[in-house]
Amino acid sequence: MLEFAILGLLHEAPMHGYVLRKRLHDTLGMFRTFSYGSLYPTLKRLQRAGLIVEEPASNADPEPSPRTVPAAQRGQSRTWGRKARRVYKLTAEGKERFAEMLGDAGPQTWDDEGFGVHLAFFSRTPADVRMRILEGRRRRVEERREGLRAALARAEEKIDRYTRELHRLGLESSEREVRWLNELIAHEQAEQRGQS
Amino acid sequence: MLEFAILGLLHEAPMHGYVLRKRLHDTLGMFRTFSYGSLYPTLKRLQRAGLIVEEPASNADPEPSPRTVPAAQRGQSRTWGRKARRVYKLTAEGKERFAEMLGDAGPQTWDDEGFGVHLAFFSRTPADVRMRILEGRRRRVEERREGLRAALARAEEKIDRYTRELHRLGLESSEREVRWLNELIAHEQAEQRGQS
DNA sequence: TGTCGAGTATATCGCGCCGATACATCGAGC
DNA sequence: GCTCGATGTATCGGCGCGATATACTCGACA
Repeated sequence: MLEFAILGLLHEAPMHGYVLRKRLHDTLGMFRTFSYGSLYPTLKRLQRAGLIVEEPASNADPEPSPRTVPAAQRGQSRTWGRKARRVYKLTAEGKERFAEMLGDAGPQTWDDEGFGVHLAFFSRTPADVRMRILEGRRRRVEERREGLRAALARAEEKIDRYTRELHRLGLESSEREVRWLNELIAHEQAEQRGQS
Repeated sequence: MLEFAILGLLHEAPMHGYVLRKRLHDTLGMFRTFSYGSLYPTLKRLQRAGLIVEEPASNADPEPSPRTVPAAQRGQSRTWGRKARRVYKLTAEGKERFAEMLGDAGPQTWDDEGFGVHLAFFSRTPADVRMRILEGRRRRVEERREGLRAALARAEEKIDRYTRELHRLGLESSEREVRWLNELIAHEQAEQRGQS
């Protein structure tokens, strides 16, 4: 999942870990937040796999405060102030890999961890795959909803008050999400009719 | 988290992994589901730590289909049909440990993974701790809500349609959870006033 | 009669991700 | 002059997951 997100974001522009994490944070809308403890190791893994490469220095960085560039004190480690940034960019293999992943509509794209991430890259996802993901997610949430309905129905009196409250919140939120999904699906269908 | 849940459930009665997982599944109301891949290793860990012990055989199991008990074909492995069950029960240390954990109200009790589990054992949680957890959770969800509000407010036009939808769903669900938490908190306060 | 699938039951492996922690620098406010 | 918060990268231990293997029972359907 993190791999997918990183590849997707690097598609826009080369970035270093810190910014990547920021962008992750606000595009994913708190549906999922990745920590540095996974980000940096993953970046290394992707580099080893040849999906991304570290950009060579690139002085003339307009980003940081435009003064005080104490001139690199070490060979190629581009530390112009702060600690050495590692800016990564996609390779051809990386782009290819992301394209492959965009075509996937398996179970991992429906569940809580994966769905939000995939939705964040939906405008680059093929329309038919979008549909399959949306429908898979709906099926999943409907199952959850039915499970909770059943739990609330049976032994209405018996269960612990707090557990019942938990179930209630879960049920409401499943119902809400199903409605939300239905709207999205309807919109997709309308768009497809419009384009055919 | 799994450790906490296991200890809590074993408080009711000795159980083996399979049942434990079932109980986990429906008391947690799909807020969190643990897989066997974590359950069995955790059980072993808890056993090594001396928090639980394996119950010795206990023939006269009334549970399984009451016929065809082919008489143990191996020393002490109680396989009376199905595969050998391992029934675990709490030790004194295990009970103590669970009591300690019930007193905790740290960050892990507020976040998505932990909150549901702790709520499931709320009736055994001291009232003041309950309050601190509920308030911590509220603070957490409010932050999330504000973050999403801000994201939706700025650049209303600029952001990707799907990302915006994601934010909208997240915002709605945070708002609803805050309301839900407020009700729970109000109820707690009323109860405390009633008992003082 | 046969077998086939679903439910019961335990176990292991690799690996993704997290929280804690460490280290290092810069700019702003006090 | 000092500390605090943001910027920035990195590692470690450990939790939990999905996939997979193994093995037995029972009812269904052919």
